[in-house]
Parts: sequence; structure tokens; C-alpha cells
Amino acid sequence: MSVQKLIDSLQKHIDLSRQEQELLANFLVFKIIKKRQFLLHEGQIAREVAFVVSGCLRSYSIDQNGFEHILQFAPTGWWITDMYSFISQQQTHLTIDALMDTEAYLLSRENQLILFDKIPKLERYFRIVTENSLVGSRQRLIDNLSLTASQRYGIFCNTYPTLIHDIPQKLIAAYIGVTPEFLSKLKNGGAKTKKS
Amino acid sequence: MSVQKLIDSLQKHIDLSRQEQELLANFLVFKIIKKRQFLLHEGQIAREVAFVVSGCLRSYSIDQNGFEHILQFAPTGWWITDMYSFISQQQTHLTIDALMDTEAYLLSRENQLILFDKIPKLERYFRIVTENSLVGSRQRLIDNLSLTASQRYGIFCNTYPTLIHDIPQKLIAAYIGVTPEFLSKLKNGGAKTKKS
DNA sequence: CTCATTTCTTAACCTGGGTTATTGTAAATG
DNA sequence: CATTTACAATAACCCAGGTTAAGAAATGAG
Repeated sequence: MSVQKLIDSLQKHIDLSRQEQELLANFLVFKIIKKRQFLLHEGQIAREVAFVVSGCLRSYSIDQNGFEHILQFAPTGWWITDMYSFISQQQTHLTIDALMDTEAYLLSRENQLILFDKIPKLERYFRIVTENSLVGSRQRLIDNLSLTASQRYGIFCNTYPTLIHDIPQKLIAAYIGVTPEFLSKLKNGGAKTKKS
Repeated sequence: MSVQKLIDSLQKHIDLSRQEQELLANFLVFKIIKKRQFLLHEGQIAREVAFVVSGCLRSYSIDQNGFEHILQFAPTGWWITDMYSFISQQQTHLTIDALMDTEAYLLSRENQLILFDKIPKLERYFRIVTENSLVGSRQRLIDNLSLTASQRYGIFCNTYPTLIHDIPQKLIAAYIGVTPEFLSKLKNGGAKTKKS
């Protein structure tokens, strides 16, 4: 059963009995999101958080000029949602879709809060996961403020080594915060010949 | 007692009995950080998270070229630490200092984890606070990727209305991600006269 | 296998914001 | 209350990265 991947992730931080695992499993919904299908669309409410078992999801926002800015990639083993909409149950400004056929478990906010009362260890797990997400988000902010596009590209390659060859380059550009044209220039023509 | 401000913040999300409040209070350390004094210095370990009762702290990183990039301001009622160092107990790359004389309560990670076991509601409180911080951090990322410096300045003014007049303009620049010179240009000469 | 669509590259030109430097002004400090 | 020291304004010049456009290469649907 593929729910095992989720249990494995939990067991890295907390210790669940078999009954607790089963209780949790009853609150999860398994879903297949095919390539280019949406899990969440601007204007909807993020009722669930998703745990990716296989494939890859992404969350992104679209600015006034129609440009996409990718907030997060979620390959196997990652959680993804729009945290703003998920905790406030207000309309989201983000979109989540699948970069390839993806299997995921969905947990609704409603069920999550019920589980927090029934299994306090689960609240601990999500507290830890959220702490880690915050660290990642803050680090990315620093990187965007301090580094050049080229350095950010290097970091991307280290952070998501599996993705580099599996997704279109324009998505990498939308993540590191440059245009596809400029990323192309970086990778190829990149060598700023400073002549004497 | 100024610890009441912290209790008030807790009561917005959870309900603590008097004994629980007292237990918590025993784990807190009150500290005054005078203007320009450091609470955390690059290379140290963030053993505590701070709750600001009065005054204002800030966290920032310094890049290879010596430029400061401000991650967070913490006026009254805000928590601040380097989450990376706090949860991993590894050396921090951030610095936290006081923009004015500041009173704060410090809670060590060690004590925090003890309290999470003794008072699960506290773990809930910090889970919620961390969720909210993540929302803020992600939003700021989007803003940095999608908006112009001028728009980000506008958002800053809305987010920290009290701070605008109390802190030097160069700190606002270091927060929104531009040079002080450019922010000055924005505010004054700003009006890009597009003539016919 | 073919035609259509999406993605990638290249190149000339443009601009938001950076750099450097100078001068003026406020605010700590003695 | 004078004098360092930090902050803000302005201006001339510069550059990383954006824009526009157009052809080449890859992907994909029938």
C-alpha cells in the first residue's frame, strides 16, 4: 500500500501505534492527478493539504502581467497546499497543478484538526513539518535578496537534483525568478567575455 | 507584570489555566536588549526564541558584499528567532539586534520542548504561530518575485505602519530589497515623467 | 509519420535599479 | 553646544536581467 510512504515520513519524527496509523488512514483520501490537471485553482478554497506519493505537483501565483511565479515544487514525500487558504479557509490566490501524473493523499483541514485532538503526536508532526517549511521559505527569501540569478540556478540544481531533467526549463526560470530567455542565456552564452 | 502581554497572545489561540500560565512563566527569562545590542550573532546558536513586549528587534543576514538583508521586524507582540538554528541547534547565519530599547521574554528550545510535553496546548499555539509565519514568508516571496520596488514599499507601509516613522529609511530599503539611494529616488524624484 | 504545439535558443535593444560620489542634515556623544 | 558619526538626497553613469522577435528543436496528438 502506498500509504506506507506517508507513514514512513511520519515515523521519522513521531511514533504511531498501529491503531493510530489506521485511524489516520481513514481520514486520508487517495487521489490521482494527471499531468496538467489542477488540484487547486485561483478563487477556490484550499480545503486539503496533499502528500505526494509519486509524481510531482507545483504551486504558483500569476501576477498582473500574467507571469507565473512558482512557490514550491512537491516531488515524492513532500506536502503541498496554499497555507494561507488552508488555515483561513479564504479564497486562494495560488494554483496547484501536476507536472506529471501524480499520486497523492489528501487530508482536509477539518479532518486535520480533528486528528490533532485525537492524536496529539500528529500535531507535533505537522508542527515540525511547518517549522521546516518556514526555514526553507526564509532561506529562499534570503537567496532572492542576496544572490545573482546564476547562483540561484546552482542552488536549484542542488535542491531538486531529480527535477532538473524531468521538467521544462521555463519552470525552473519561473522558480528562480528570471525569464526563460535569461536562463537560457545563463546556461549557454553565459561567459561574459571581459576583454582587455 | 509585562508577562501578561505574552499570555494575552496565547489566549487568542488557546486556553490556559492559571497553573499552566505559571508553569510557563517559570520557563521564561525576561531580558532587556538596549538599542544596537545583539540578541544573536552570526556563528552563535539560537538557543532561544524571543517574544517582544516593547521596543523592536530585527533579524537580518549579511551577504558576501557586506549588504544587510532584513528578514523580519519584531515589534510588540511578535516572536523572533532564527528558526533554522533554533530547531537544528546549528550555527546561525543571521544576526538579531534591537532597533530601540526592547523588553522581551526568552524561551529556550530545550524548555519549549519540555513544555510541549507538559502542556500540549502550547504545542498547538506554536503550531499556529508557525503556520502564520509561513504564510507571511511565502507571501513576501511572491511579492518579491512579482512586484516593483515601489509596490513593495507600499506594502511595507501597510504592514508596519508604526515602524515607518520610527526607524531609519535605510532599514526599510534593506527589507524591501533595494538600496537606500533607490528608495530615496522612489519617494522623491519618483515620478517618471513620460512626456508626449 | 505528419502537422501542430510547446519549448529552447539567439540576438539586438531597453530599463529598473545599482554604483559611486558629493553635499546637506540630523542625532548621538563628549 | 561642538563635533563626530550616521542618515538622506541628488545626480551621472552603469549593468543584470527584461523585452521583443523570429527561427530551431523537441514533444505530442491523431
